[in-house]
Amino acid sequence: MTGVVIIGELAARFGLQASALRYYERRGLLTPTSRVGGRRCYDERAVRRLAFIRLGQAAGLSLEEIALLLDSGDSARWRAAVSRRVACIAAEITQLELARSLLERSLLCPADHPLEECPYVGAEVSKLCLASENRAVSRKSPRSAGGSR
Amino acid sequence: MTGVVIIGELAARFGLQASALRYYERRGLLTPTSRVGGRRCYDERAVRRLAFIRLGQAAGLSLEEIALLLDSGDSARWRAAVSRRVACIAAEITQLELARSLLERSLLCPADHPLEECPYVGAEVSKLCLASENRAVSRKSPRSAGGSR
DNA sequence: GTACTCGTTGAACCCAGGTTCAAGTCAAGC
DNA sequence: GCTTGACTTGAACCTGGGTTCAACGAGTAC
Repeated sequence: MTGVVIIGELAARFGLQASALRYYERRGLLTPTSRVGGRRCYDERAVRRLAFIRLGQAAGLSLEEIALLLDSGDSARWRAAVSRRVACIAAEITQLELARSLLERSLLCPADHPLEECPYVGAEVSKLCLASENRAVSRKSPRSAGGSR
Repeated sequence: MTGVVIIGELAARFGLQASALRYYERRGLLTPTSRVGGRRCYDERAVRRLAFIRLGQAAGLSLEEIALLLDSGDSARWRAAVSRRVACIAAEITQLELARSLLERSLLCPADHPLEECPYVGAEVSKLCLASENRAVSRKSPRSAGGSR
């Protein structure tokens, strides 16, 4: 059996520094099971808890949200947090795919200077500028969004 | 014609605070075209530059990398940065999809406590724990990774 | 018994991308 | 001439997720 483990070893197992585990403890996520001569000892349950924390981090949850999943008896609360994150992930993926296509096109363009010479990037920049002008116009006269020119 | 624009207006157009533009200036990304009575004025070229900065940020580039794209005559250098980012985006998307499936499954599970009661989450946690034990073992005896038990 | 490694603590520091603050300046409207 | 609102500056502060530091303690190897 694996038994009980000390801070440096547990940290190393998960590719962390011991200081990170102390930080989790400060944040209330991972309390040592016991102390031996003042040193933190962690049992198997604590190891699983840490694995769960790492899983949550990999899923993009904040330590605060992970704490909610770990300790809140309030299922509705963590479910809300997780649902938010799922929605957020969908948006992030869309955004990343857009970003990737922009970056790949700028790589394909033989120009030295993407802003001034790449037509695709230039077009996207122009789009953004136009949108910004509309914001400027509607800021000055909230009704009747007729453009200048 | 849109003409020249002052800091607060330019910031508002792009949904930023004026302080953000001053920050970009400190970082060498966006210098005002001129000053009138000490105040920063930006012309159309500067506006396009800002639009490009926002585009770069949306693509997940750091301000430092964006500066490279804006001003480096060294095409190889910015291409390297952009390629790194493209590779990174692919990895991020994969990771996000994994995360999404984990989170969705934990939502489907009727349990109050994901770590202890959701079988799918429990299985992932066990996987991670096993992997961590192997790291622990190979740390103690670099050769011959025979597990305990 | 002492050298060495790993642990302990609280406090301070790191990064990016800004924001906030205090004190002062400038132009317009009344 | 005075108020008002948007601007100017440098310096300090913020968030999240930790790391680093100094000074000290505990257990083991020789």
